[in-house]
Amino acid sequence: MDRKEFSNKVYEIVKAIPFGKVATYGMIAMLSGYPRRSRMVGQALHHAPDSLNIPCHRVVNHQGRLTPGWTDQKQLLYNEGIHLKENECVDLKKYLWDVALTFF
DNA sequence: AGGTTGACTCACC
DNA sequence: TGGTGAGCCAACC
Repeated sequence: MDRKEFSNKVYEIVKAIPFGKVATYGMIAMLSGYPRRSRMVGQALHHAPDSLNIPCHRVVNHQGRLTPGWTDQKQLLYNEGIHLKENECVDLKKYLWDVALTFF
């Protein structure tokens, strides 16, 4: 049952995202040990229970695009000081989670 | 069992 | 970090 472990790791990693930073699905997938499973990260987060308090609003795609159909995420990111461009994209240059820095 | 879909990513414009 | 097309992997009919 690697699916359960995969989602478990995904949750751990997402919860490890620092305040005011964002991470990409591919990054999380790579850290969880499954580089090609970026889509599954999204699936796992979509199925993620709220009881885990997962900051899924800090997770965006590699373009800095927010989750489709979830308008509240924009507000949540604003609450963390993350400013979105008019095209609804996050400045990854500024807010992308530097994993090496965190694990340093 | 096989085609479709998606909270994705990369290569290339 | 503009837009498009192909590749990927698991979930869902």
